[in-house]
Amino acid sequence: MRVVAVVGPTAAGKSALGLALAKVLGGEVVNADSMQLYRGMDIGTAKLTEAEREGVPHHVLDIWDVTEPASVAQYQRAARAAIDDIRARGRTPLLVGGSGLYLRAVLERFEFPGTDAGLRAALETELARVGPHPLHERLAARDPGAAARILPSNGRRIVRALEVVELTGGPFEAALPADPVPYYDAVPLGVDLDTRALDERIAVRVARMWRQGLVAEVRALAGRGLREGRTASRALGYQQVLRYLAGSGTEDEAAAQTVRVTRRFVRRQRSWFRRDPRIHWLDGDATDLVGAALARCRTMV
RNA sequence: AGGGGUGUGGCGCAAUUGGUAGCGCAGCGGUCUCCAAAACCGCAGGUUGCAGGUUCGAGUCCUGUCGCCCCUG
Repeated sequence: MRVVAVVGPTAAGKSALGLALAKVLGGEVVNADSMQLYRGMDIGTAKLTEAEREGVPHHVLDIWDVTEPASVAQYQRAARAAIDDIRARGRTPLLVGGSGLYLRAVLERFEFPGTDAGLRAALETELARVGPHPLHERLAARDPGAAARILPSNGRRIVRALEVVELTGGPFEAALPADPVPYYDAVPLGVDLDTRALDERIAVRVARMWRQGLVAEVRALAGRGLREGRTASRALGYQQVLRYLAGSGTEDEAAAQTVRVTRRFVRRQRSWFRRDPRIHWLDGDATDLVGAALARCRTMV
């Protein structure tokens, strides 16, 4: 069974298509959305409810507490385990989500060199104290290749590269490969809409999130440590509501901000997917979207 | 009606004693091997309300005019 991947920007209709395909193909969904990995982050991540899943099993959802920092490596293991299990049972895995790095980590041969909490903390403390440039110079001395690829202003990536260099003793070779080596035999389907329509859909979706109680959800999660969660606290919508709850700005401003940052996020998602020529793009507004997707799945077989 | 203030890119604002008009937000594009809904980088956009005048040179000074704001009556 090939893996069918449903990718694309937020709000284009990936979840619905993934669900529909799962029903027709006799498949199960594996999540590829970095924020749906968090327990309790439901409304703001547009996670399908139990009822909305219509009996189709969904995997790799709700695996982290909001206080835990995200780990792509951990996600990679969980997603691959789920996919392997689905295939072993003779069913079709549908990898659905919009997190570019996460998708590639599963579908391609990606090996993450590991991490060390103590070392990482030390480097981050140093970054906060001296800024990115001195660290970049150090990286240049130890691993010129990596330093050349990472801008001197990007503290976060410099820290990661230094961590890997110190941990492995070797260079920070890991980089997005020019010719990706597939890990699974996959059918990558992209769903998108024209920008105008998608922007409108985002506004509608954010308004709905507010009606459904996003503010209450965030408040509850704040009580469980959301503010301290490195990754979760930055999720679109959550970040804005947290700021509002902290007394900065009005609720309406938080909602408007959420719409804006989500639109901006869409642009970045597209820049990630756009350069992958293997993705077969489908119009999310097409009347027979599912049919078109199925046709593509069949021609690929 | 009189007095005062203000008018700068879509929005909010800056521009030493007059000297090539900048910034934030929004917009557009890009990078990407464990914080990735993150982090970082780049681009575009203004004949400074309008018309005159002074000056080598005016967003900055003067006159007029239009719009908006405040105060007084």
